[in-house]
Amino acid sequence: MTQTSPIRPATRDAIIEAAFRTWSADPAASLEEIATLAGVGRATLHRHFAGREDLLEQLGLLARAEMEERANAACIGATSHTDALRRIMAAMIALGDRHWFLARAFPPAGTGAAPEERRTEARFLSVIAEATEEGTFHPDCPPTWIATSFDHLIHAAWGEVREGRLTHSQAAGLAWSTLTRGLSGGLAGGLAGSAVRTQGPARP
Amino acid sequence: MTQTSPIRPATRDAIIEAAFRTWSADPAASLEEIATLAGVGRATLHRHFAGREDLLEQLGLLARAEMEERANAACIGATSHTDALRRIMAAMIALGDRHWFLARAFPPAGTGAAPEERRTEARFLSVIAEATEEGTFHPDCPPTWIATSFDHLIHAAWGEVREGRLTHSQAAGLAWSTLTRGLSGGLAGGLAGSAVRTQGPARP
DNA sequence: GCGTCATGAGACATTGATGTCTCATTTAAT
DNA sequence: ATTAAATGAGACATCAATGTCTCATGACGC
Repeated sequence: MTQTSPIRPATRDAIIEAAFRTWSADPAASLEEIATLAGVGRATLHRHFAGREDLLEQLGLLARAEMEERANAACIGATSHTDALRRIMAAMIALGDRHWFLARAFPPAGTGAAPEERRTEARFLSVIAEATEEGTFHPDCPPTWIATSFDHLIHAAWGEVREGRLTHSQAAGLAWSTLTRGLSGGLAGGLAGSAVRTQGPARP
Repeated sequence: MTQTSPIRPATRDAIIEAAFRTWSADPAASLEEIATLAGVGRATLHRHFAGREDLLEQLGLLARAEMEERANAACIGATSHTDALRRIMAAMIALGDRHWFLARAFPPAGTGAAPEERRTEARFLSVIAEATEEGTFHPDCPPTWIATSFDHLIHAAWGEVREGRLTHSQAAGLAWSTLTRGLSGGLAGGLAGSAVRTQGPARP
């Protein structure tokens, strides 16, 4: 296990950033590649982290902690649950590499998620339920679909920012409006018991 | 390179399916794992494919070919470009593992995409442009955002089907309505030159 | 049943990635 | 300037995954 007091914080941070960046693009990248990108020797990487598994694990912990902290900070001053969700989305887009790392590079968690993760998920779903009460999402829309769309639109937005096609605020705005407008209407597709086939919404 | 006439098609197909399934879940999975899931020996896998790289390459070709074929088949009978997009989306959700494999497990394509891929992308963007003319998407919405959202909502829908939370038609309906309703309105977030902050749409 | 081909199991060789360690140099604090 | 700690480079060991091959068995078509 990594020692609790980092040897040289700047070096350790460089490794962590390089690892997030490299592994979110290519989960199979070697430690050599990460060390190179961090501007350190591979032996140094091994001094800071007990090995590949340890680095992965630390990144997982850090990603979750950082995302939680940022989400909580984003909620400060929120005027409604809906506002909170909007702020969380923007905060998560800024942490897109962490988000993507967890989705793409982190070892599959297996069937038993950690209790902490389950708690976070439950809290998130309850915020969604509250936002639905506020009128943001249609009552027929499955909360799990809202949550899943939320996550995937964060990824989409982050990708646009990373590719330089959108600024962060543009991407955040688009992701948010896609989510809220997309999920505020009634449902097509048989979920409400009728298979009404829509041609697409009329232009406003 | 793999010989052009497969030795025993059923064996080869089993390997391919197992590879799509395994690699879309864990891109680092070993050939031994894939062979086991396919119910064949690893030596057999090597007889059908020249190696890991070859299997990856073949999967990439197959995924693209299959998706192209299904997309084209889905467009038959479409009554508008919008209808074509809706049908394509449903078809791609059914091929979610292929789609996800290309996004997640396939080696990064590097800077130079294949000409065929660029052609497909251009065609897709032109269908989006036509659907915008038909009133499906707001004219201010960047086509690249439409395309990106489209892709990510396919992933989202496929995930829900795979987890057993939604049926295919439910997921397809939700993904489609999320996309079209989400992208038909005017934009918030500074893209239209004003930073109007919306609280969220009123309940219909 | 027979013959041919495909296959599984196992053995072995190779390789890239990882882990471990030493030593000279660099860095940072006093 | 001095000292202690951190580091880079390089060497070496280990190992899982991959690639290659042989042989006995199984599958399939006639």
